[in-house]
Amino acid sequence: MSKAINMALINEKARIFKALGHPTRLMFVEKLAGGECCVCELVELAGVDFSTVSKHLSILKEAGIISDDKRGKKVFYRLSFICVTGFMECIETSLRKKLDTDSLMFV
Amino acid sequence: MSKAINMALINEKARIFKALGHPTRLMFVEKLAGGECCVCELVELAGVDFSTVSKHLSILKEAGIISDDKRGKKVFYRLSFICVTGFMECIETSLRKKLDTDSLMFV
DNA sequence: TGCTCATTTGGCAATATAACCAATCAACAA
DNA sequence: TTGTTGATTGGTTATATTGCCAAATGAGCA
Repeated sequence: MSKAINMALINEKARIFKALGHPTRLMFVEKLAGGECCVCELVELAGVDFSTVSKHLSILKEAGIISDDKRGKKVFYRLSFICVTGFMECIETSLRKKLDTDSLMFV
Repeated sequence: MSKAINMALINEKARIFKALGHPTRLMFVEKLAGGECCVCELVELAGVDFSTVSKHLSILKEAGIISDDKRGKKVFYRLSFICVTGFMECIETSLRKKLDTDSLMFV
């Protein structure tokens, strides 16, 4: 493997980060880390339009972070990218350390 | 700790992901993971304008991912967010698995 | 002081993203 | 078949991002 930069790989990785780089989508990922749920639940969680939720989900799916499964009239999504969980914990720990004087503490 | 969603925390996390969600910035982070370097080196690496590089760096800095250090006429940046490295390795592993039939292999 | 070099900032145009509404689709029920 | 529910797609508008150029800044040197 040469030292040359693999742009295809970089782009793919950036796409994953970009997909996670929106509060609503990140919220979905954290919710799905606790188990699959249907689109309707996520709509309620996010408090935005059905169409908006659907578009966010397709971005996460395109990036390979979640996968879907249609059962009956409902579509269920689940987390399919394990890496996220560990990273999220690490971020959370450093953020809490850094921000515990802020308004973050009355959660 | 209640189950209520901590939006401030979510937003902050999303900002980190968003900052990493651009090929050029991700390239910088990977480069800086191997040790600090000056803006001029990153300009050469990215092949874009000095001003563009500077703006990308300030986004990473705002997100708390990198920090800077002016020495003489040059400004040096270094990775200040350790979480990234482990996550990147995890992503890389799963991406390589998934994409090894693609054009990624003649790196 | 005045001059460079390395970097940042401001401004602009092109492009991308996000959210809404309306229309469509797919599965099931009546 | 027709209607209903859950979800996706298309279209539009507002906003954000990206990257360039030009101008400004700031540290060190003559």
